[in-house]
Amino acid sequence: MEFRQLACFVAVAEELHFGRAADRLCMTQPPLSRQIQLLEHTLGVSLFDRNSRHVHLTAAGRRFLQDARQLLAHAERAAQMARRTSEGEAGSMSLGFTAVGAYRLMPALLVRAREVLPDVDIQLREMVSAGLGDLLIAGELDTILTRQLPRTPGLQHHLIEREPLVLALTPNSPLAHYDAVPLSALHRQPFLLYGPNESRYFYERILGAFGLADVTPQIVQLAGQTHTLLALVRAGLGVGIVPDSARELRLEGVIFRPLAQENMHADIYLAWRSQHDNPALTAFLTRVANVPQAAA
Amino acid sequence: MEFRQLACFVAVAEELHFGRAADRLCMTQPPLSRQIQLLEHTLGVSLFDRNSRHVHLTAAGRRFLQDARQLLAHAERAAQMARRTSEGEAGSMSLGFTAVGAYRLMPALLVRAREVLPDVDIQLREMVSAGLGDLLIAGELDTILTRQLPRTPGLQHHLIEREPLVLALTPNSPLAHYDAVPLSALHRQPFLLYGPNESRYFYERILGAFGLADVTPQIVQLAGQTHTLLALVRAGLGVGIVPDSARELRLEGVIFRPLAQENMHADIYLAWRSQHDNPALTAFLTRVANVPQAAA
DNA sequence: TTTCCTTACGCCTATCGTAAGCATA
DNA sequence: TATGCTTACGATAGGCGTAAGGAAA
Repeated sequence: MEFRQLACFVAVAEELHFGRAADRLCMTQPPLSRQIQLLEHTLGVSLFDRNSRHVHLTAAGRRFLQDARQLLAHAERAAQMARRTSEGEAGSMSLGFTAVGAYRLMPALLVRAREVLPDVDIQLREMVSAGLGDLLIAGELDTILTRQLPRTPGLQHHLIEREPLVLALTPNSPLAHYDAVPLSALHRQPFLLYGPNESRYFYERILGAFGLADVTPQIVQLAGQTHTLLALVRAGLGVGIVPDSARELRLEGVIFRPLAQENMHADIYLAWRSQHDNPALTAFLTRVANVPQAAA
Repeated sequence: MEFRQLACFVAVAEELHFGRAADRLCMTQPPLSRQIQLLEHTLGVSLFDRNSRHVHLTAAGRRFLQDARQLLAHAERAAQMARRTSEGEAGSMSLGFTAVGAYRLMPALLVRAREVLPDVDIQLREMVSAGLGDLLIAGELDTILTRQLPRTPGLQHHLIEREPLVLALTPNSPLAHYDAVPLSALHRQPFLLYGPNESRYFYERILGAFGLADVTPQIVQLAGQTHTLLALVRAGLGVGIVPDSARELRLEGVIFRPLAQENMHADIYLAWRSQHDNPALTAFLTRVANVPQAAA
């Protein structure tokens, strides 16, 4: 069975006239008759009752007409879908992110992807920072949103958001009177810090800033994740430095103040394998994440 | 795009090795490579990333593999369905019947058809006797269950059921004492008869029998359909002669007695056009209705 | 006699297989 | 150096078009 024969069959079935069908197919009647005969032979079935005066479909022909049309349409769709997939217009990709990235950045990317690449299916996967890098390197994720870039060759990254670090505190804290809090105001104050295992980036970033400023807060507790840390702030154990997106948690009893210090910010990167082979990812990088030169 | 190319593509995609795929397809590597290239060219897309060492699918190739498999499977199913349709194993047919035929015969036929021809869809249509014949002749019904054969050339029929005629009466009727009621017992008795328009067959059949037996009942009312007639019997207006299948109506307050008369029966025929072109009908006639020689 | 599907026949394109080319580990 | 995909080339098979055949109104 050949697609050509299906097209011939559909034309004859619609015209119910070999001559007109041949015209439509831009060929002469004899080879058209022959194609129909060949198709009937391979099927082992008569598709038309015909003589030199009348042509009409048999029951098998009526049934096969439906399938022939579907097959031709499906073939056309399949070809188009292959083309669109190769251009990244359709397909699927996976995006890993951490809890923090989830609040503002990931939803924004997703909304934009839906708009720009509606036929690209994005599988989301949330997990802790360390796991993200491993899955990316192993090829189980196409791209990740992370603060902590894996130190592995073969990865590319793009700074996608730089958000300020802010001080989280309770409304009745004396520090609440500052418009912008200087780090020095935290010297020997009860302070809540991210843990070095679960959130190494913030741990190092914040301790580094204190070191440069020669300020030593009184670290009363380590917390793995932002929502844990804010809960402890609200409980009155101390203040903490968190990324601005922590506001999205909308935790009552916790307020935020900018830091007076310059360069107090947290970065979020989009990272992917240089040698990925997913056109949907390329399209996502260039057209959704606005990465320049996101070639594989 | 050709089915051959789809088969080649699926083989290579499954083996990820041109040599083994060629073996599976019973051909040599070079023409297989060429077919894949042709397919890629018509699609305008690379389906494999390959060099002399490794072969693996591109994103477009993975996507197209699904479609290729579906297309091949659909083509196979379509061919098989065409064959089965031509043999009457699959397809559809329409069956017309009257209210009377509905109680016992039609359900029995339908149950048997489900068993013997599960993939034949039977469209049921219930209407009055006269309309059935017209629709059959017009080709809008494939076959009908009828007592009254249309007197039209080009139809074939088969006696499918011969049911006895029985007397319908109330339990307190004096005639209830008979095991089998002789027609003579109905002489000058109040009698309910089918109407000549709606039920000509019974009208003529019953009056004919009375004529032969030289019995003249007192006809108190004409009734078009069996359930109407039985309702009048229950109301005490008289007795009536109905086909045995009227028992299926299970009307309380009405009982039935056989008639002593020989040859008191009503026939039901299956009728169809001699020159129909529906293999499903042929299969139904021969394998469900047990019609001998039911050729078109 | 006309219409129109089918058969017959020659030409041409396309596929296959064999043989050689060439890149990679 | 061996494996394995690709290119080159000649033989064959299949499709198309022209021309003739044949059945139905």
